[in-house]
Amino acid sequence: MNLKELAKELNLSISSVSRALRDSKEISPSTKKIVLAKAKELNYQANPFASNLRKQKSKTIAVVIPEIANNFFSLAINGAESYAQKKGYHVLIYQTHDELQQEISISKHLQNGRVDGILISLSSQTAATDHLKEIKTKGIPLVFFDRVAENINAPKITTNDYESGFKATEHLIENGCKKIAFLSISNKLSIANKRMKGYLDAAKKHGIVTQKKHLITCDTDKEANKFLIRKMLEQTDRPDAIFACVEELAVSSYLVCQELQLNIPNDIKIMSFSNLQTAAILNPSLTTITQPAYDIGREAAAVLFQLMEHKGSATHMGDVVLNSELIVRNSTRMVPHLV
Amino acid sequence: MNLKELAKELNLSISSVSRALRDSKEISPSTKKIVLAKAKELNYQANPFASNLRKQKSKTIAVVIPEIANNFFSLAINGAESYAQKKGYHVLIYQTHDELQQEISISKHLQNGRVDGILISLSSQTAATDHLKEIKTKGIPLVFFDRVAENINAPKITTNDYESGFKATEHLIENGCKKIAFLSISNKLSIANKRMKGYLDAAKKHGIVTQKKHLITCDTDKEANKFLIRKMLEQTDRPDAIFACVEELAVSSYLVCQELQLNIPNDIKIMSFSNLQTAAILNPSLTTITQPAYDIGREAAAVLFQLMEHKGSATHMGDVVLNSELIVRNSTRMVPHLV
DNA sequence: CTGTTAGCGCTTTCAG
DNA sequence: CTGAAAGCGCTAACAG
Repeated sequence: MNLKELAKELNLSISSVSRALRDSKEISPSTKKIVLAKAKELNYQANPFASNLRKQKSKTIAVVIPEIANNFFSLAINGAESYAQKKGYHVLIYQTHDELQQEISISKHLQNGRVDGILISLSSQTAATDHLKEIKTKGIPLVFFDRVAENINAPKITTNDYESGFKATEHLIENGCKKIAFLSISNKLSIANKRMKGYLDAAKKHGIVTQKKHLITCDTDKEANKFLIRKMLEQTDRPDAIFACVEELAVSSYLVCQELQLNIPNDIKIMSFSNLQTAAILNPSLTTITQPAYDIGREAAAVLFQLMEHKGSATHMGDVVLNSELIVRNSTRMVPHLV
Repeated sequence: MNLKELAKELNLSISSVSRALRDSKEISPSTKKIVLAKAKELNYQANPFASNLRKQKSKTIAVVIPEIANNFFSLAINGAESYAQKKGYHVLIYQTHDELQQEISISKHLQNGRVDGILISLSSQTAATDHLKEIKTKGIPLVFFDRVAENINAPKITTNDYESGFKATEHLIENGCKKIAFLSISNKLSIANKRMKGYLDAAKKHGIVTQKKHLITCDTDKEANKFLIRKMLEQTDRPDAIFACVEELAVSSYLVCQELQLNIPNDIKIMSFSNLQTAAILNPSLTTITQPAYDIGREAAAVLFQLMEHKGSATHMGDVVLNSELIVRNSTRMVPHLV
């Protein structure tokens, strides 16, 4: 069932039918009604590729993320998808699995007009960003969220990573911690570096000396990470707290602590950036910094749509920084307060 | 940059260039090499819509799920996306938010050829399935996973829900539970009903009388669910165990138990279908039935690709049933054993 | 208000 | 082995 057949059924020209369906004001209300009725009756659906081809628009955006099975990213996609769906847009998902090569390959494949815009959160390996510049050069609207490329002039939706890292570290210090280890996911990602900077500055402010050996840069191999964490915890002057840059590293830390029969939070405290509200609920001793993941995804989509609508105009879209929450829990109460 | 310009650069006809790029055997190796080189040099990328239009294929699949920010579904999508990406396919994501109307609307929108195949897990409201039959009628390959429509003749990828429900209930009984409540998500979904059947049969086998008031059908409103659970737990003969059909209901149960100051697992045990391995790790007293979510997604994609490849052939694709794991944890050890 | 027509960029007969 | 040409289904400029 295509326009031609539909037009024949209606004894109208193809273009009139097309216009009627697109609710053009050049068409009389009466014929519009007839056309719409017939279209519904025959269950007509426009071929999206024909119209995409003709209009050079796809009503589709891509979301490129390291991993979908991750509480932060799945919440962010939820926000972005919900927003896009409301706008009548389609959402393509691509996972890089934290591999730069995948990210590059996906970036290349998205340059052919398949999507009208791209939402991206970088892989932890990403240092060079030529593939992202290419996208910008091609004029495809691009918005970063969370794991952003600082050297690229595109909107970035992030949370207050430095401040959160600072406050979280202070929280640990105020609770008596003197030797706080920091687990990073990458020395390339700005979020990781900002969080670490916050940690370092808070330590310095409180006259605490941070030791090199308590500063670990992990990667995506969970076993390797656990090995590094275990090695650190087995030393004689082990840290009295671990501050994990991302949830997954907190989990690895928990596992190692269990293995080593360390009591949490008596022997050692664990603080983490985490969206794992469920786990936090199940284990009230878990204090977390929780990012507004859904809002980040939603906001990123909103900014992307602005960009797509104003494409060509010189308007510079501003960056957006949302606030994380430091959620302090204990067995009896839960005290959320803004960082 | 399109074929026409590329052809001009090469002093070749459009069709020859097209053929060369598609590695047709009608083209001499030498010209192929030249064409490929030039294409790479000029960074040529075929317009996907033009070729989709021409070939009536999109190299795209849709994944329709209730909610992306859900441990089970995000893992399943991971499996499906990874498989599709390896096959060079694109993945569109649609969330129904457990609303039938959304599911219907999405189903309609997917009938226009935008995708070559659909992977779907039903909303908890879905009873009537005309919208899904329509998809089948249109000849679009369709595969169900987890939340399947039993009355539709399409491949279904599920886990052994009845057996898991049975074994899990037996496990509770063997651990001394005598009044086990069951929380369902829907009386429409076959997974929920099968799990409940397993629960009922296990109770019967062990001579345990299941009370109506301990059998709650919840919905998607978390607060309403908590209200129902609280009401049940406040009664004098409260259950000594809760068997939650899905993770989210287990979380709600935990929260209510916390409010009521009930000790888990001494006052009451909680058993749940859950993929929240992290939570389980953090709280070792949590015993779960864990579905192989990644594998389900992957397998669903694999079956869908078979269907798409053999489209038109009469081959009937079989259903696949994977096994869940009953993971019993306590503070010192973790004993996984197959259900 | 409606119809005719020229493509969007690609693939694929059909001719050479 | 290569080229010319038709057309996938739609939209939009142009003509009435």
